[in-house]
Amino acid sequence: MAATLRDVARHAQVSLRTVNNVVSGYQHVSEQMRRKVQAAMEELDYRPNPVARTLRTGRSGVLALVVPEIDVPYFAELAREVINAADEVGYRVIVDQTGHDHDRERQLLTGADRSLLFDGLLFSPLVTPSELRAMQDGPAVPLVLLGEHDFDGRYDHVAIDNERAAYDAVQHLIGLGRERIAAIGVQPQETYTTPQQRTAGFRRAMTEAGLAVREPYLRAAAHYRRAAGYAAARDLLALPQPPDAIFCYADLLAMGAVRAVFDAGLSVPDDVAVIGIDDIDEGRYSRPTLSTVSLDTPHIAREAVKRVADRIDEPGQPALQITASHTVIARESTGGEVPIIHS
Amino acid sequence: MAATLRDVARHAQVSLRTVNNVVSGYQHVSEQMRRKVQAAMEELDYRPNPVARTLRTGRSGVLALVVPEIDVPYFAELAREVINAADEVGYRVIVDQTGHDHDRERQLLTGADRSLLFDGLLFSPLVTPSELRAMQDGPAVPLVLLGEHDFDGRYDHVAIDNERAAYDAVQHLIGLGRERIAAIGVQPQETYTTPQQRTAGFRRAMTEAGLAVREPYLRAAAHYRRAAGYAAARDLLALPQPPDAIFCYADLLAMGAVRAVFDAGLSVPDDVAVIGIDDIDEGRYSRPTLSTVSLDTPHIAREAVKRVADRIDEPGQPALQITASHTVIARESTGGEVPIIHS
DNA sequence: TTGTACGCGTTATCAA
DNA sequence: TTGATAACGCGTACAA
Repeated sequence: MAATLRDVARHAQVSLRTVNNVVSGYQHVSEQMRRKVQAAMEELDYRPNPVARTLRTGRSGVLALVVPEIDVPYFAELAREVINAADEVGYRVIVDQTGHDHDRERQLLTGADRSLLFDGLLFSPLVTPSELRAMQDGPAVPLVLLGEHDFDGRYDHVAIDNERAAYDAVQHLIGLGRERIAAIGVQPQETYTTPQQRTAGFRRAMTEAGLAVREPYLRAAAHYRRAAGYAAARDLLALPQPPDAIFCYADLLAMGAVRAVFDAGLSVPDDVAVIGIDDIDEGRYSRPTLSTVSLDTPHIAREAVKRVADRIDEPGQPALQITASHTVIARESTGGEVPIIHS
Repeated sequence: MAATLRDVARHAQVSLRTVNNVVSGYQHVSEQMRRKVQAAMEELDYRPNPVARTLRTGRSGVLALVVPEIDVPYFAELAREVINAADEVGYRVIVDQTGHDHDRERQLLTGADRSLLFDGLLFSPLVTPSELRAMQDGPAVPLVLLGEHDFDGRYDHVAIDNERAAYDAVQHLIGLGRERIAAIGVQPQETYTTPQQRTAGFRRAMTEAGLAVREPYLRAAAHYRRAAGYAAARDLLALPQPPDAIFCYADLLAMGAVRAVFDAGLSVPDDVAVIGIDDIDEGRYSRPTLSTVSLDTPHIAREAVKRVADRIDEPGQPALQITASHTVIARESTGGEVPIIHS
């Protein structure tokens, strides 16, 4: 069915090598040859077989982006930016979803799953640091971690300063005069570093302001989706002394929390101010619009892609820790200015 | 670096064939041999090379899902379901994003882009029917269309009845007593079939109810994102006689439209009722919660995956047109019951 | 039951 | 500048 190099060579009455020279844009080919070969390729509708090429060269030109859940808006937006960034440097991206499956994550990292092929891995993990640390052989392919930060410097990563981001968010709430501040998204297990860092930032901001951190105000979330934010906020509001502000570790949690406040007959931000992290598009149109910590995801994506690409070309490089900037954006959910929505 | 079949054979002092028999789970291998080989594989940390395997067998076990924009929630939710459905039948999924690029779409369909490899294609297209129809050679790999419907039956597709879905949505608005009903998402060009079908359903519902379709009420949308919905609704509300209901061709448009109504100092649903299509999670938590037409995306995903898988195994089959069911869900944005949000 | 040899479609080496 | 040929790693027909 599909024409091969050999077919073209036969058809054009030249050697296989010559055809390949034309395909690969080799310099020293006579104009006459080139034309003859191109005519044959045209006629046979020749397309290089990427699998054979990959087998031979060991390069596929594909990066894998691995996220827990692709339908969580932040990950979807990240995927969009990664695809764009990769496109700029000549890579294609395949997106994979682990579904919070630690085994699946480990498989990808160790290369145990080689059903898919890629030259490098962009990994937004749930996997525990301890598991990553236990991977003494190192990852099977060049690896860049997204989001997670504190892996004793063994792997490349690009992330924001999570402790600082949380600190800044909480300070914004404190600046509003709020004192009973709760947090949603805390992870009691030590398996996740990002939530821990955010909790640390939360505690520091509270302590520095001389405010008490009440343990019942620290709520876990089974996952970072609206339903979990809703449930946690509902529980918070049912406390004898409900909070007057909630810091959510993800915008999606915040969206659920806002709805829960409303369903309890209260107002955001008058009764309860809410702030999240991620700056997803949804928060720019919701009622109220959502205050948040913005991450400059395009920048993160570009840095991460550049980093794997570099490492693919030069494997020996020492691990790099890239910290992306963040900005607190005050919108209606903390009584900020009504933003101008551009059409 | 990575061990090959041959390495394992040498190490275990057996033939290559025997190793392969063990790897592929062949029945007739003596227990002794198997153990010896497995020990060698363990020791050398052998992993089959999927590229070589694919080159040899012509099968990669990978399906490609192609969507215009992965960070549009409906596509992200679709991707999630497709990945899950594919997993159940032993396929992996790569997600690709065309970014509204018709050339890119054509490349994928015709196989001009063979930089990525997959056994089958799930395609949620923007490509014009005429372009698809012009593809006389047929697609390069088994293909299932998602969403688009009216392609003279040459290709498999699975979609809802778009005309009927629109009809049902508009009838719901009419049942509320609304009479000045607008639509957002109309595509004036004839390049997209889905919007056209929805417009047809809109017109039929209006006509059957004896209501006038006012042309200024039919608004285009450059893309199906919040910003476009916001802009279109803002323009509608600026008309001398603004609508009292808006039917949006996508939930995301509706989210933008709702915000525009609010920013105009009006209320949803009291002044303007709003309904969308897609039933994305966002609409279950927004204020107001969003009335919509729900699509049973998991079912669509399963059917589509099953269809490509079938066609991969048996290429000759006639094209199948699968119509998925839809349901109008009345929520707050059309004055429906306040839904119970389950935690 | 196990071993040998060839081919999948490229790219790369070595001569000519 | 071009031609012949080996190799990438695996799967399988055929033989033993």
